[in-house]
Amino acid sequence: MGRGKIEIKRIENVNNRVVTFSKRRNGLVKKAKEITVLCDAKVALIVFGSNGKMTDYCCPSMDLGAMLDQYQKLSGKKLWDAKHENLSNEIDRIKKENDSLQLELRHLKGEDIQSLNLKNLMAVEHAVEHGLDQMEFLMSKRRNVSI
Amino acid sequence: MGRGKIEIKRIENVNNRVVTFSKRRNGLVKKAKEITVLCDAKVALIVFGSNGKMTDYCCPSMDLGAMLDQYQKLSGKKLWDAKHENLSNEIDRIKKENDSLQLELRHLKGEDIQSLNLKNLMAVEHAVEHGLDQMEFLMSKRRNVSI
DNA sequence: TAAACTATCTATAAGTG
DNA sequence: TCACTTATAGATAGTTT
Repeated sequence: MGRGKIEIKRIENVNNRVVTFSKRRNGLVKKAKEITVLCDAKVALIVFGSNGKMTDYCCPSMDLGAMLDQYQKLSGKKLWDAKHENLSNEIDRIKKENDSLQLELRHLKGEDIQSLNLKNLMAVEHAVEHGLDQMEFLMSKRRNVSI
Repeated sequence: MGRGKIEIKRIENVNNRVVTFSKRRNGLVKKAKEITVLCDAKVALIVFGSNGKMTDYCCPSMDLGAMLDQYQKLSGKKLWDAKHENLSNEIDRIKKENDSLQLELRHLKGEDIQSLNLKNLMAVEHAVEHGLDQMEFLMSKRRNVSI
């Protein structure tokens, strides 16, 4: 679209490439805005130039986050859902660990022990008795020091 | 660009709007591809028509996820980072709860009790003694049943 | 309903200051 | 390097099949 036809392949001359990028990027954003208005479309556009600079456009009727949520739903592709899933799984894992710690704690305090069989009950009892010994020992040691 | 000039405002005739959408969407994607090749640019484009259908284009050199990571870095806008932060915070919270449960558990077992002051030590001892009573009671009850 | 056509408009490649 | 110009390629609005 200009004084001469060009092939669609990388423009080797850096200057031309940068100039063309700037022009075409503006054109692209303009087109994106136009289709948004003309056709009631939702458009999100992100462009990075080889200089690293970014340009973006998002239709006013929907923010980029919402667009991407929709994108994930319609395309089935995961963007952040995968990352979220990992974190959620970790939360589940820790919560379970937490629950089992809480239960063990209750057992040591003599709560909810009806569900324990004899073997487990004796193990808990043993742990507690051992703990008690440690406490008695520590307290007697402290008494001796303070005398 | 056509038989007549048009104003850039919503096309009221549904049929024209849909046809124009289809044409311009194709044009937009074509332009996106062209600038990608010509200028070494990275482009991501998502378009939703009013019919709900989606079209997307992403340059071959970078996937959409990477583009969006970069977008977040350069723009400072949060897309999923905010959600991640919430989940991460919850993980931290649960982990701390977990740690304190673990510590309490060790205390009840007579471990790490040097750090306890007398008051806390006695509280732990009391809890354990009470627990032990419960266990003894349960075991004697079970013995009576089995006789 | 949709695909092709084509006259016209728009974008832009190359040129200029 | 920039902004501006201009000739031309490309996009597309309205029409036809």
